[in-house]
Amino acid sequence: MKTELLKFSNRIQELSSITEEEILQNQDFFKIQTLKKGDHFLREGKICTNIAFINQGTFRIYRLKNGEELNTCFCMKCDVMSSFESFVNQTPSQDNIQALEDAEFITLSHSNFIKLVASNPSWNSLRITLTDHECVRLANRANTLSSETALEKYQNLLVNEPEIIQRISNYHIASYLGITRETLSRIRGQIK
Amino acid sequence: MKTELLKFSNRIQELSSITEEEILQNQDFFKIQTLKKGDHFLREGKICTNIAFINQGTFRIYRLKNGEELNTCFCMKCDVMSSFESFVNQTPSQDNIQALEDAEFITLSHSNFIKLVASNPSWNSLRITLTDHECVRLANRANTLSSETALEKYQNLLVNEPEIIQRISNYHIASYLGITRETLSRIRGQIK
DNA sequence: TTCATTTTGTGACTTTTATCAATTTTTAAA
DNA sequence: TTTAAAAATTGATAAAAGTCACAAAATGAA
Repeated sequence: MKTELLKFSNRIQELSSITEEEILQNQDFFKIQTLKKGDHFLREGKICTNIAFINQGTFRIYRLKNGEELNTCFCMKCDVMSSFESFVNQTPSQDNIQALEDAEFITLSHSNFIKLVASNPSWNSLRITLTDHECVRLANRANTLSSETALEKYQNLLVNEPEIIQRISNYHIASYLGITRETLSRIRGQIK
Repeated sequence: MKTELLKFSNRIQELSSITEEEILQNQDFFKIQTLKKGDHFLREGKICTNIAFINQGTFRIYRLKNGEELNTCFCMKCDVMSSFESFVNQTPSQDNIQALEDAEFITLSHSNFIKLVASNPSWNSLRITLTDHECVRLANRANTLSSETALEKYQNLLVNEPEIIQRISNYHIASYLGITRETLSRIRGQIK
């Protein structure tokens, strides 16, 4: 348990001024969890009661539209993962979150998260930093989706999120880019 | 000055537990400003040093891509407006912000904003609420842009942001939806 | 009101991307 | 290693949206 906690505390320390000691002091708040490839961390309609700090593995966040799965985000090693709106407001989520590889992560419940944020300025500032990052990520995503061609979107992904290209199948990348798998395949052929 | 401050304090009170007294106590932090239609609140390359609380008027936030103006957001009466990333990180902005009508708004500088957030839990919670709202707005925008047809995007705008349809010209709405003006015009014809 | 500017609308045509239907390649489980 | 399932590729065709050119309508300043 301690090694896993310390692993994730490295990441926390990059994002905030929270110390290893502060994490170990609140050890009971954190749970280490694992999921097998294909398992779900969250299903739509459920409230996202936990936020996860990923030690190992990748996830996709997707929602259904007309029976089709649309990927909206990929989360991997070192990312902090939740269904944002559902976690923050504790309302039912429209997101599904599924492990694409066997995964290990630390969870923190919403109520314990609130306690830490309220009692500890470092956790308050982490809470703010995480949300700021999410805003910037989403603004970039919206700009990409609103104005770029399929080719541009893929080329930008290559430059800006190469880990996604490396670890995620094109099958899942296509819907993340808002294009079909066939179009993505043709674009990839055209690039080489 | 006082009436304008109280006008904007109504909105602040909807979003947070900040009281009228707290605002009047920090009166020196706030400035009332006006802009004429067509004037810019922010130009790209500049740091967004102020956040604005809009009492009157509408604005568009846009960026240039290949010489073309792309609208990313419209702000109106009661909205809290900034170039998010630039304001938060005090880095040069890619956004331009222009008044589409004569406007009146209250500004708060970044340094004073930081002071208020650090010294007052209500301002801290307002800061968090504003950012949470921005995340939700951007997530919706990204989902719309990634998966909807031009018709669906316009119909959703009608339902979800009717104030935009009412107050903003189709000229500016088109690029906000990531479609051409001609396509928007044809869609509108087809709906009636 | 008049006149110039901006915005909206329309038609003809082009380009991009989606769709449908195979087929091949890759992956992973038995 | 074999084999079934999943993912990627390819071609033919259709649909959606973009582009270009111009006309009509609306707006706003003189």
